[in-house]
Amino acid sequence: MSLSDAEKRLPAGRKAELAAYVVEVGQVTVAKLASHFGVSTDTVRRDLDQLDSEGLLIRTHGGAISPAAGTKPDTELEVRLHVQAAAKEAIGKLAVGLVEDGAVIMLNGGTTTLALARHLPRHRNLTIATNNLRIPAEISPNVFRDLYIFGGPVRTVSQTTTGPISMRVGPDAQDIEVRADIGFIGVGAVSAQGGYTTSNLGDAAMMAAMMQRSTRVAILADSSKFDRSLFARIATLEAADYFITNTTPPADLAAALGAADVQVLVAES
Amino acid sequence: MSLSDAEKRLPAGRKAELAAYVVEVGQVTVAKLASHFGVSTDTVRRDLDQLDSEGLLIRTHGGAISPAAGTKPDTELEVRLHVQAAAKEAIGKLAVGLVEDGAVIMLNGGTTTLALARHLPRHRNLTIATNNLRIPAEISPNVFRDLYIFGGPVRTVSQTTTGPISMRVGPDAQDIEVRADIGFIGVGAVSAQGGYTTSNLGDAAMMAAMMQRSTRVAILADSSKFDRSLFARIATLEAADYFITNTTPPADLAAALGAADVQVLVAES
DNA sequence: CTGCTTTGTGCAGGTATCTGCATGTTACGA
DNA sequence: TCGTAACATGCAGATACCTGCACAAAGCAG
Repeated sequence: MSLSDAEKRLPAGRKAELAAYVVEVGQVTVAKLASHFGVSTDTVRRDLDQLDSEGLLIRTHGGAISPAAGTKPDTELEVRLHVQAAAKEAIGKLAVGLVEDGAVIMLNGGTTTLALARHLPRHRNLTIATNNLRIPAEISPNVFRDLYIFGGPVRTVSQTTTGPISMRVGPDAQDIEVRADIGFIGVGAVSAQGGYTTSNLGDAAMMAAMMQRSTRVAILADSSKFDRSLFARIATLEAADYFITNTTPPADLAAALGAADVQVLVAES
Repeated sequence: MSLSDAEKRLPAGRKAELAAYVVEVGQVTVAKLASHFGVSTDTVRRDLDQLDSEGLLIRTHGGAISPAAGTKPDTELEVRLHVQAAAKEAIGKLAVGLVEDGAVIMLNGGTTTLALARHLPRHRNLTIATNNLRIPAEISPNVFRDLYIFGGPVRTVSQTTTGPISMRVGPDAQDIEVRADIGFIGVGAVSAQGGYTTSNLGDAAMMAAMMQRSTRVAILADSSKFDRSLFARIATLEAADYFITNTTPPADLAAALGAADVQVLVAES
């Protein structure tokens, strides 16, 4: 499988392929790379040193390993759990006050709604429906009577599904429309003109469907989401009943929310 | 399941895998690690000392334990991940050999199939469908082209859904029947008379549906599942094409599997 | 076109690391 | 208390590494 010796390769091109090869197989020896690319072990060593300094791989004795090797699946989601963590905690704590025992609630994906789910342990007999794949692992079984996941294609980075909102209860049952008493929607951005937006079209469709099927809608957004607009519009400001955040919104946004008859709840940090 | 002697391994790569292995199984002996990785006990000791100084595991007399031991409020699932962990690892490793790049695979819930998913990093362009809510968090995004979760009611203890097997791709789309090249089914028990059984009716229905929709079916069962019968029958022995386990089944079961034209694959421990 | 510089490559030497074995010491269990 | 197993240390062979140097090819100035 070694490359044709007649075919002359540029050093830079070889290095790029070399890096890709390492990432592909995870770990590889210098000798293997040397025979594979038809160069001496010394050249491979120098290439690896350079690629290591560029962070494209990790140099080790005997060869190199992929930078992803060994690192736990510390997903992008895990990282996002830690940004604005205090704000999300406060928002979640305030939001659970809207939930009564026995209620039916919908939660979309995202770290803010995950924080909300963690604040539910005092509740009982809830019926919960969500597209957030992390919630079943985080929530206590004592809290709910039933927990439903909306199936469909998975977005890995957010650990959510993007499928339609419907449920079938048996192998041959037909679709059943579902409704909730209250829907909690963590959005990507909020602005007076743009309304509620997020960066992914599938997520936006899921959120909009949840909002349509909820008697009351609470938007969750920390202060970093203010006065920004992202790719996909979920709904205009009027679609929500509550707007839960951690700091008082800027004047223009607050005025627009007030005009849209949205009740703004500010969580004290 | 000693590693292939032909495959040269890097010290750093071995150490990374070693640390992952310790975390996986919770506790392990030096001798076990030595035979598992095909190096001397001295080398294992040195690796463990180094990993201990890096805080990746805790060195003990005779072996090492996971640093996470005792720190987590172990869910029932987390506990089950550690029982027969080595056996499940071996089974998973053997099972992935049946999967080709680009294949469509179905995985049911359970810790054995989760172990299988962890052994997939070398594969590419897979299409994966599962009711196991843990898989999206555990699997590398590089492995698959598409990943689907079957929606429905959640069983908290197993972190699975029990919904029907179908997919809808748009808000108003109709159900789409899905099929897989191969289905991997981790069962609760196997016996010559009872066939494949499990303890939960919903799970059994899900498994049976997956088996019907898979061109080939592989049953995964460690030795603790032999010659037992549980509440709900999934299928008779004939329904499977492969039976993957960690020890040779007892004579009566082996005979029954042979008579049912099931190929038995035993993973070396 | 010629000559120079720069870059890449391979080779040779000495040095460092990895690994397994041997030896003596320590810790655990009966 | 004793015996076994695990540990620590030292050593030697093998492998991989680093440094310096020589040579070839490409690029550039004149």
